Amino acid sequence: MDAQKSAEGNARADADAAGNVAAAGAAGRHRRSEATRAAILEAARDRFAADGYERATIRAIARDAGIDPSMVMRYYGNKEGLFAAASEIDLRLPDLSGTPREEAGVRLVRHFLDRWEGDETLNALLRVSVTNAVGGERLQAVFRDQVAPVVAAVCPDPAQAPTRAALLASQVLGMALTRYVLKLPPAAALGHEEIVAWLAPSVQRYLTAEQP
Amino acid sequence: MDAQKSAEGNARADADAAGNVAAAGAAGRHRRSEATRAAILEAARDRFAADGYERATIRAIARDAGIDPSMVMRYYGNKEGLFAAASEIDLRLPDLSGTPREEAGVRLVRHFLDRWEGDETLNALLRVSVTNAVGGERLQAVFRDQVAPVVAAVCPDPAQAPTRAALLASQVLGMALTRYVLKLPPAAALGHEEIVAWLAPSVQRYLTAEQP
DNA sequence: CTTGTTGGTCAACGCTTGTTGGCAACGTTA
DNA sequence: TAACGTTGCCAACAAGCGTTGACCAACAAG
Repeated sequence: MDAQKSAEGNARADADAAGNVAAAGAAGRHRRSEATRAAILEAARDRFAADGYERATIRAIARDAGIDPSMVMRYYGNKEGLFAAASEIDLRLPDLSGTPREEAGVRLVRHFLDRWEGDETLNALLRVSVTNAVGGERLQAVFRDQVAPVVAAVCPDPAQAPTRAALLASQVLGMALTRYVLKLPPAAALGHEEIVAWLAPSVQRYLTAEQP
Repeated sequence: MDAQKSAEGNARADADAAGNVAAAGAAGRHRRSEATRAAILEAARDRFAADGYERATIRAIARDAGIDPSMVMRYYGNKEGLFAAASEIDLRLPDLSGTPREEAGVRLVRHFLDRWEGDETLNALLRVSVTNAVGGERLQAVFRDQVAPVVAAVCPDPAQAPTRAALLASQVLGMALTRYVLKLPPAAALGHEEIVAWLAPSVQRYLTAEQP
């Protein structure tokens, strides 16, 4: 019974994340709950991003969403299911195969900055990943499935893509950590283009330089 | 009463951290508890490093140390006091003023690597800092009080030291995050000297390059 | 031998957490 | 109108948490 309920919750959440907008009108049934589901997801992302996994309680998330905690359970099964639904991410990385190889660093750093500040999901995933195994695996999957392929297109030997993607991760996640999570004052004070100017050459080297 | 007890616990812990070895023999009283205190601190560091602040429970730490949870309270006042005692850190950064400026990057990256793998305290502080405010402030203080002064000695304009130290932090903490916390396979597989070869040029530039 | 201090255990407290099941209101369908 | 699935709230559960205070054994001081 538990598994069934949980599975149903996840399945619906997955459908939402996949951009299932038509479903509301397509099926002849009442789908009035879509707004509630979205409110829960948004509140969950904010809380996970601000507090991490353990301190982001279902009660607090429900309060933010303006509904009862039991609704969260009905829609997402359990806390892990909620996090799984709230942390689905598409980095929307640009295709770099059509642009000059030397611009890869600048474009990627700028893209990561924009992405990070326009979507609480990334912060949530980063904060949670540090203390929660499921989050860690998901973040790992992001770099394996989304970042590494893009890196493979610009680096000398595609076989080195995972390693170079990890080096990219170390610098990009490190800046996200110091700036958005730890909020070191000097890191938080930097402007976008300052960060790009400092970090891009490093990233560029991690992607395209010959093995040192 | 709480404050008094807590203060006492911290005071003793501080004395320990300052390397108070002579006290055991100097004072004529029995200081049989020093071993227990040390066992608690070691267990606490391991647990904080492995689980983060919330999931590292006092009960689990006490179990690891082989004593009763209430002992932790008596010696360190409360959980925050325990963490404060367990996360005191001296990076023991080398003095770079006597060495060639171009070696700063290599020496610092190598030093951070050695330090991180030889002491669970650093991992504990990093993991905790992501979800705990006190931890975050302490990590911030480390870079302000220990890293920035060393950076000031090698960078062109000492006024830029905080910013350059933050850039250094973004790369060094980023590597620690991907390698020791998230354990991205490609990052965990790198050898010491490989990491030095990749990261040192970046760090070197953050420290000594003209503003980009 | 008594007395006081120290190192330590034990059982319990109040609180918060994730999670569950019952029940009421509403809109749809027949 | 009657039946029904959906949406939602409420009250409660068991478990785990940090924390507390009473109590006990060992040992040094008088």
